[in-house]
Amino acid sequence: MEGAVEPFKARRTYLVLRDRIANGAIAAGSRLPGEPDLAAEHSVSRVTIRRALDQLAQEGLVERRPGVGTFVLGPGLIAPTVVDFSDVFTHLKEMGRRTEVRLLAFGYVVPPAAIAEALGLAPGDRSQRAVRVRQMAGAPFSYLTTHVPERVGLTYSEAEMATLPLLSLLERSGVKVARARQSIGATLAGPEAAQALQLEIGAPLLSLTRLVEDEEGRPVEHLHALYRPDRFAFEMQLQRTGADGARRWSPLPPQAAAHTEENAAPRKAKNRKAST
Amino acid sequence: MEGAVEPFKARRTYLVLRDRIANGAIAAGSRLPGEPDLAAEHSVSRVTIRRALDQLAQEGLVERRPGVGTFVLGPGLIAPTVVDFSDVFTHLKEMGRRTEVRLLAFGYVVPPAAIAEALGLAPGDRSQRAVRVRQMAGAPFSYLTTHVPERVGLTYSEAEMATLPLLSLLERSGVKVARARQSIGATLAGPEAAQALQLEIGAPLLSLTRLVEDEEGRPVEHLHALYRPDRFAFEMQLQRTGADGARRWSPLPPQAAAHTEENAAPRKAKNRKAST
DNA sequence: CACTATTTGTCCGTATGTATG
DNA sequence: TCATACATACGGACAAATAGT
Repeated sequence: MEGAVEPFKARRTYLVLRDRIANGAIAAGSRLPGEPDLAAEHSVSRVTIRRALDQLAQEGLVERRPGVGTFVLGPGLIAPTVVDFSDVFTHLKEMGRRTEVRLLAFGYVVPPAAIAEALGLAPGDRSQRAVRVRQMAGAPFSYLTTHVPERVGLTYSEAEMATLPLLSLLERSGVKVARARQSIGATLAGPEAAQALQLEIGAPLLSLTRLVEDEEGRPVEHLHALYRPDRFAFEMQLQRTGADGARRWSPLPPQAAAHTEENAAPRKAKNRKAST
Repeated sequence: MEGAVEPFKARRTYLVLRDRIANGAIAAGSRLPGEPDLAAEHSVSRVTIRRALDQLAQEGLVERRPGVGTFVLGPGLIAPTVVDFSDVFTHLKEMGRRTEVRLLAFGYVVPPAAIAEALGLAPGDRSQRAVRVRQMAGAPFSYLTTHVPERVGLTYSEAEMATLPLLSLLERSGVKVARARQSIGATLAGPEAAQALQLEIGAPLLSLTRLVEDEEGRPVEHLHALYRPDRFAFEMQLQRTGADGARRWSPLPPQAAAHTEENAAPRKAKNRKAST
């Protein structure tokens, strides 16, 4: 009548430690407390702590030296690709050049109600649906689902979809892209996204929903994107403009997309601007 | 020698259904297939399907009517508080007025290495650390951890911290807030954040890290924020500016923070601008 | 007003994974 | 490593609620 088992403790402990390492709360290079201490701190048995540490070691976040201790190797792989909100189009073109795309699905379907409404389609109208995965050096980081009204989608081919950024295709087709409205949130990975992004189900993901309109306010593209937060993040720089009365901040063109494969620590603005 | 038990099936199934509802793939108001059908579809026993549906029902996403079926109530509650990136300061003041704050922790500490470096502190220097929870109508939606260099932090009191936005306090203390650099990502809830935000451990969270600097480029505030994605999202409106050569997009002042408690469907730009 | 088919709700026994000491 | 306690998942059986005939 004693052992009240509470499952998921190994996973829970793993998540906490992983987060502390990612945040830098546990400095890179430092030695973790001993297993008994960690066990006490997290109210967990030593076996459970070991499972958590094993998982961290397997992912290369810590190194276990028998008889010595467990050492943090660093937030290491956390090298988010930067996104520049003040120059989205240029950014997208760069992305197109520096990353590879895999086209997972392509076809014309009757979209779910919410998307149909967003695109301004009548019930039963079809849209072109494409599912793509973007990867960089073979490592996938985004899972993209796009819906385009059928009349617009028919102006380019499936093969082009697999290589060129969608915005470029739309422009080439004569669509005057004018506005976009987007919302950023977070979710857990479902089975499809998890497989495509090489993650476990239940892993955290950044989610982006964007609705693009042309000059006349007609929706031309609905995008639902899921990003691996360890490989992609949204970064932006804000600057106070105007006098005290206005108190406005406006985004500043930050440095271009940088793929620092080593450190996410705020680097002192290199201001490497590539566009006009 | 038969039942190869695969754990976490209930959670997996729950995630799939939850995602389909959120995406609108299962229309709001519609009736789900019967439990045996769902069980077959997901290769899961009926008991497991029930657990998944129970969880959905508990979160108010579906309604279970005995003898009739299970009905989707809709993506319903996904009513994110809007954030306006082009006028952050005004937005923050509004937040201060419309939301309540709980101060969970307050004190002077030696910050973790990463934060110390970001703030430009020498090793051993202390900072003022505050942990706050923002809630709206009693429902918590953000978990904020701020670090301020000691010299700056001493210019206001703990009581003021519990009521006023930090940026206001800094300004009042004579700090010329000029720039900020922020990064948006996603994580899973650890024990502290989970408790504060009334979530289960492992729930998905939006994360924001912001470093605020004054006119001379000295860091004055380091913010680490965690948001419940079902109650808070970042929204922004982008507009194409300039001719084809430049191809620049710039954020547009969108409508002020709206707490639409019903629908997240893109409403046709009301353009209710409050500031200059 | 029964009668029936369908659906959710409850319970059991068993096999296996998870956490503990 | 091992024995023990608990949790998860399974298949099956039966009860209760509902809607239609």
